[in-house]
Amino acid sequence: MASDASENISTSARRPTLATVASAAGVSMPTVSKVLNGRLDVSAATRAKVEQAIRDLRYVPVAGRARSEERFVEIVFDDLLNPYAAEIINGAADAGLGEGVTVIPKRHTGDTPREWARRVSASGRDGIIIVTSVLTSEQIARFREAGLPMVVIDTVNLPSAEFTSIGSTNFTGGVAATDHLLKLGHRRIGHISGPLTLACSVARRHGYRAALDRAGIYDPIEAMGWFSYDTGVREASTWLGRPERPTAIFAGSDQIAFGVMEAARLAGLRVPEDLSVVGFDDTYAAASTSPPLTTVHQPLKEMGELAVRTLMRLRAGEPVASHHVELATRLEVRASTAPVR
Amino acid sequence: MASDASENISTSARRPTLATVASAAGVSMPTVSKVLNGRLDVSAATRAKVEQAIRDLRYVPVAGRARSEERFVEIVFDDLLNPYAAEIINGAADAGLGEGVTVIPKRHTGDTPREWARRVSASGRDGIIIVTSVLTSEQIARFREAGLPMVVIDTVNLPSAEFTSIGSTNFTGGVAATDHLLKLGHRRIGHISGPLTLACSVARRHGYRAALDRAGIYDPIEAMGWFSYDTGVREASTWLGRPERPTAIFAGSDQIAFGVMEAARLAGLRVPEDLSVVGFDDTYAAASTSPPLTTVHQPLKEMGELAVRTLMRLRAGEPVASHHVELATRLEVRASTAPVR
DNA sequence: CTGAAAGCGCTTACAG
DNA sequence: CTGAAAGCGCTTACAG
Repeated sequence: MASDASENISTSARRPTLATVASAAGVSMPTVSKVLNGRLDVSAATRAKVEQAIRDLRYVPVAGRARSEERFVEIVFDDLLNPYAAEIINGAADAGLGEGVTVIPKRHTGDTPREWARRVSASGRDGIIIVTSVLTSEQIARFREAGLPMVVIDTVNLPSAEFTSIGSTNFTGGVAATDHLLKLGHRRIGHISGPLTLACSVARRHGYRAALDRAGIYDPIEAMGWFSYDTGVREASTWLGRPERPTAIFAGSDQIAFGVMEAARLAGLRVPEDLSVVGFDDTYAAASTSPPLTTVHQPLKEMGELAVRTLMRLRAGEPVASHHVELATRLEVRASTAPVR
Repeated sequence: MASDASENISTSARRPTLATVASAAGVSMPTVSKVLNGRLDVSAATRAKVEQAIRDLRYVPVAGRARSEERFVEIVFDDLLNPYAAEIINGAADAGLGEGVTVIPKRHTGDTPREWARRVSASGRDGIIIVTSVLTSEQIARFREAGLPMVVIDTVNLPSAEFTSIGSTNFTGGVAATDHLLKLGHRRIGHISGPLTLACSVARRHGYRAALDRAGIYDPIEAMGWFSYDTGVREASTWLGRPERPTAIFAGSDQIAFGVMEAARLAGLRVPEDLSVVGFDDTYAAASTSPPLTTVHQPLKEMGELAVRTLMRLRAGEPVASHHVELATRLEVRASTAPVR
């Protein structure tokens, strides 16, 4: 057993190096290096000795080329549990696989702009993707100073020319959702937005208004709140108690739509027989509600993919066609909408 | 402008090194190194020159200590879009922040066991967390050979003494779900399991049976399928068409429970007035259904946290108390259950 | 504050 | 197959 000697070494304060492993295994440093890198010109017996020493010493290579060739991209969310996050991470990780880039999701930790830029840059990241975060112009300047390529995935704000961003077609999505309800014969269609401080809420609301206008309906029924279940329950409940209640509601997000469905249940109304409901997002849960939710699909996975590709292009100094790209939303028709009665 | 000289250099084939940056900025290598590492003993003017050169050359440090101190843990899922994944990643990333470890989520790519072990080990990871994957004993042997610390998060299989794993209390959860329904006065309680090839399904089913037994009910109503919405719709629909239908259903997962709620709607039954429904998992969507779902909470976030901490302990050569730990499930009572009528 | 010199951990030809 | 020698990219004292 080599355990006696190796324990001596492993209990010493310093972490083991290639040299430590080499001497423990009774071979030269180049030989250990070859084993580590999967080279084939090492005999089986030697390889076994080296692997044993690596295990005994718990050796982990530290700054070799093997590691250094790897590229890292950090992708920052305000909230990793947001149902968006999973889909965006999925797309980014997929694209990363193709581009040879390792994607690291992080939650924004509340550093100051300078700390943040310094930390990310000092950790040797090849770029950073920021998701729907409130990005100050100071922060952007800091990343620029640090020479750090950056792409913003923003489904919320208006695009800025200061940085490269990826969004989705909110206005068009609002039109599509409302047109769908109009085509089903609905005339009293309510809309519950998310916060109107967010450009995406404004765009969706104006999509709704544009569709109504074209149909000759000039009295929109509008409410507003957070992108939350509770907002949907509260605002829809107000409407559903009235005699002239809407026969359909277009919600500014899936979470709001789920709340609207609950308000219908509490009011003793059935979806879609008594009330049609449309959401916005098409996150994982939308297909599994009862009834399954008709909603505007946001291509979150594709946005994650595009962000990684664009970032690698920026990093390589290649030009990007536009500082902002919007991917198309698409209406996903399920069972929560039906012809008006 | 330094652009002329720097362009010459940046268009050369080799990536820039510290030396390139130093000569472009007209300073020594140690000075560039100091700037890179955020040292304070550099004048503002010099720092600016160096930062400019770094930007011009798109210099990225490659194998310095700054990077090499960072520890990486890979966390592997069969499917990153699984609603589990977001919660586990969240917990792992949190614990990583505390332990100074960077967590990298990956989808299992279908490498052979040897390729997989070699790739992960060659990329200098400090350990690997595997989530509910089908882990062959060969794979375990490969990781062990590579000296790679490993922890398995497994809510599905029986624990093995061959490796360190983290699970949750499935049997107890099944008992709690069923007891809750019994306390509400239900006697005809159906149970729809996931695949009985998975130990977790068996444990939940036996929890259900144990609770019924204790209540003196010896004719369980049981069905089985995938952990899917469609399974819930299909199996519940069969039961709900019968005169002696169950008044409550305990589903083996939230997805199945969502399907059960849909089956109730299709049969013209109300939840919870005509049918109580309990799920298992308590993933993000469970609180947002209509009505909100009573379900057995699995501590997925905590499992992710514990996995990272345990992994770092293994890596440091510290002993772990047990090769398997189960975290407690807990019944989350919402509005999908009510007293029997 | 700045940089010449020594050093660290690892890899790459290449001779045997 | 194996390893002495040279080299790479970066950092760390430390003298000025």
